[in-house]
Amino acid sequence: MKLDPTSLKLFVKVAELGTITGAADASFMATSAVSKRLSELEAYFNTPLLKRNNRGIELTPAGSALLNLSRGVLHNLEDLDLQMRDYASGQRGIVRVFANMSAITQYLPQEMRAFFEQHPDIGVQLEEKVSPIITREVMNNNADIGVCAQLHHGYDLMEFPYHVDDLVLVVPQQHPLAQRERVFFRECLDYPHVGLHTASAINLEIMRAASMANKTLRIRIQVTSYDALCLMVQAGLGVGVLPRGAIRQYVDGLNVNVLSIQDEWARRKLSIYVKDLDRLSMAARVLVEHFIQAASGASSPS
Amino acid sequence: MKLDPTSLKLFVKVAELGTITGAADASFMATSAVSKRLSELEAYFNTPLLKRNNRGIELTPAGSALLNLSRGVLHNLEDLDLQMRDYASGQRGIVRVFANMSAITQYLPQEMRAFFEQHPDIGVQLEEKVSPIITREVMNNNADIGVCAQLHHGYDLMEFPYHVDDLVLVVPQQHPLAQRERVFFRECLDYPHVGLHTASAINLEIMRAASMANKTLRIRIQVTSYDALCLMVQAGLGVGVLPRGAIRQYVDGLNVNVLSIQDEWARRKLSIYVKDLDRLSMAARVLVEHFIQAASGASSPS
DNA sequence: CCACGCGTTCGTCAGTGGCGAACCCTAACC
DNA sequence: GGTTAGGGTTCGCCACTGACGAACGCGTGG
Repeated sequence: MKLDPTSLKLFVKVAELGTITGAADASFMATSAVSKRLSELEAYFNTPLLKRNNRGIELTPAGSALLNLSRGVLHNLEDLDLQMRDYASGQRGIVRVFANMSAITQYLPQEMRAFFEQHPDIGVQLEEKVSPIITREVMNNNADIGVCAQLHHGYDLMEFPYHVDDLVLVVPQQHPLAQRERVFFRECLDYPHVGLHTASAINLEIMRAASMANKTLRIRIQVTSYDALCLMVQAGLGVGVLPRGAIRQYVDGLNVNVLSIQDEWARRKLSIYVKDLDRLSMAARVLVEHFIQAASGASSPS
Repeated sequence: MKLDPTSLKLFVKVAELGTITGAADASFMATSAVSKRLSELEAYFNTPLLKRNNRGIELTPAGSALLNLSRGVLHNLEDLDLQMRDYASGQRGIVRVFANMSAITQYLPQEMRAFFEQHPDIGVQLEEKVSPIITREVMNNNADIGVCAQLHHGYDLMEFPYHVDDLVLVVPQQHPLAQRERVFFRECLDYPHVGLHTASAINLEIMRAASMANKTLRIRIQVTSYDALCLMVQAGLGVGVLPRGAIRQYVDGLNVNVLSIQDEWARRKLSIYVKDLDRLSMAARVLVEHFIQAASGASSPS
């Protein structure tokens, strides 16, 4: 027996109604068939999902977990169904751009403005994501263009150079390292850190660097944005690693210091990723060319 | 026939390998069985997914879409499987907090710092999401605590008051409205807007207000964060609506003006949402109580 | 023209999934 | 204490499904 949506659907229905008989009625099935399905689910997971009693059922903790996960899966399947239905009448008039925060805070506003001046009829839907997710989503056709840190992603994507984007250390002003201008990353590992999104490229980079230094990276709190991280650092919750250009906006008004990280991996570059230029819509292709042009025209960040 | 993961899995395998025979071999199945499954998928969706030729197959546009959607669904199922496997040995030592950007930029850093001073052993995973998604994810047990705009969400959640969070209009300094201190929202609708995430509470609010004013809301670009929006406004791409307190950090260093919005709906409040206090872990409950205490102790934002 | 590699259709058969019947258990009511 | 009601489980049965191998069709390359 394998996992199947019908069993999950029945399980959700049972959980919602509180009885196998009610779920059977609602699904126009015999109680015995539903009961059997649930037993098979429990056998599959090798864990009880329900507590049965003469008033119906209660979920076990594992059952509660399965309920939530099942809803996600079933929602996804419904989405798939819906999108495949709509696909026949689908159309493409908006360019979907996924960009990391570095690109957004430093370059995209000006470049988008210039782009819209030349192409007022093109729409752009811009979402901020972390770099590994950007490359994956471009690969999976959930975004037309990705703008993020250059990284080894293992996908079959076209890559174009964008801008330079070094990583720096942000520390509270009273921190022991605060008077330094430059630091090796291994020195930072003696202090607690404020971390970024588990999947972010920076997070992966500093975890790898910590591993190489044979030291533990102590992350007290994780946040999902650069400005939130700066605020946490200012509040004294730890130090943080961020791209220099991306935080230029924030640190002027904050009580934090910014230190250069001398490790080689901290010299970062941004890239533009697309699946295949020839398969992009005209709007997307024009936007990519605009970004490339803007990047090659600016020899250093302004 | 209904949608089933095995068929989707086979479809993905066929798409990846480029031939039905190759996918059959890789799946230890007969070519005829795979071929039949794919035909049934096409019948189910009532649309061709593959172009067959004597060298194998190519995906149709619908097939490409299904490939990506299937990967998502299958990934979700694998996740479910994994989490159900890990569930038996799962443990709860970290509090998952979803918060909107307003809460993060204004209150959470100080309050988290104070919290950690009292509870150094508790971990927090903080993710920034938009308000409607926060309530949904708390409801779905994907977050323990939600901190976001008070809104009518329709879920069975416990709610506690948090802070006040008025909405304001941000305009470029040369904008016709720039010299105003106060404005009614309907006046803003004469100009293009920079929009937020489609699902964000602010976006929904201004769309509703535009509808009430019988005017069109022209959104030239949509971004997913407040600072990105400020930068787009500064770049002249339009005006934007944001929470006053949340952007205090940014606007000092930018060439933009901030105007009060006089409509009633712009007087916003933040709330704390949990599923059921009694069912939270001790760590999560302690954190909720800390937030409530911090909110009732501060009569106005500082 | 032949060989090869691709895919499709069809008949067959073991396994699946849902049914109804029979049974068990517990709580509530008289 | 006995009866009723509502819950769930197990088992035998049967129609249907899903995978197989065989036979076939098609286009390309040698």
